[in-house]
Amino acid sequence: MRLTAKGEYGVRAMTILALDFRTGPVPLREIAMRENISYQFLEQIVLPLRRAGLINSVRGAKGGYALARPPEQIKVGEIVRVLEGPIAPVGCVADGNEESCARSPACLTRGIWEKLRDRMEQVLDEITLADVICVPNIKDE
Amino acid sequence: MRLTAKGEYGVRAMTILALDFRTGPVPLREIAMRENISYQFLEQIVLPLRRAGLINSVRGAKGGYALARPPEQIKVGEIVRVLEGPIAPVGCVADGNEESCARSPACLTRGIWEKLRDRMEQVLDEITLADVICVPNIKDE
DNA sequence: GAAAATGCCGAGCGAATTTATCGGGATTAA
DNA sequence: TTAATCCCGATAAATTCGCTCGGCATTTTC
Repeated sequence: MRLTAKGEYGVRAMTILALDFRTGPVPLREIAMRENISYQFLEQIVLPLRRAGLINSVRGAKGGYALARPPEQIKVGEIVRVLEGPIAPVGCVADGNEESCARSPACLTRGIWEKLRDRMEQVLDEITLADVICVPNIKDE
Repeated sequence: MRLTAKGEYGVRAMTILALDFRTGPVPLREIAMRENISYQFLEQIVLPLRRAGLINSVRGAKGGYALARPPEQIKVGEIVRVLEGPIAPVGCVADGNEESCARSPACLTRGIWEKLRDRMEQVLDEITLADVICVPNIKDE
């Protein structure tokens, strides 16, 4: 039930971009330094985020990356979905449910995973990058 | 953010044992057939469940496995923890937090993962095997 | 116009993890 | 005694993960 490093690093990188949202594009090298992440690995993470329209890039010297929308309008769930695929504890209840199993009509356990999936999505979609950089202690409930 | 097959199969196997709770021990071969799971793989799954005290075994002919406690007293969360380790989206907020990172005091993202972890545990610990076999349509909220 | 700083991107790769399979032993009912 | 079952360590195949490499494209700076 773990995120991969890709998802974790991605959220951390996006948090940096949220912090520096007003100060122009941030070069990847700098994010890698500040978050202690391999630069080349970070390249791979940032690519799908850009393609998904969550960030914009500026090429050339003085270039870098910046959030495509203000931090209040980017949910953590969006970032995670781009980097990890649909949020779901088992494949058969994933969003684009290609692999819906033949068992599903009679499957007693399906309900568990649907419920868990819904709660996971709920949490990740109610937290925006603004929440992450703003209120460090959002205590549960 | 997926369970491994081990966790998924384990919950399914335990569901079978819950259904047959009153009819004596169920042999592994039968569970494997009914759930279409590799018998030898299932052996590996059932071993830790027994060691954790969730099920009991009866050896020899007419033997098999049975829940160690009635279905109402076994939470899905317990099964998942035995087979998948602590329920947590990232290692640094896992229960036995060996790998607490040096970043943690200043870590802006930690709150996200703690909140997500708590919700995940909440869901899985509020569903018992009795719920799973009894009310097929527990609709969320 | 050259050089430096950046982003863009496909390919590959070693290690770990996952998902089994194998081969045998121990125990018990029929 | 035989068949059914659990017990269990070892290993193998497949997949995923977490990078690394190498090179090209674009833009600013000197």
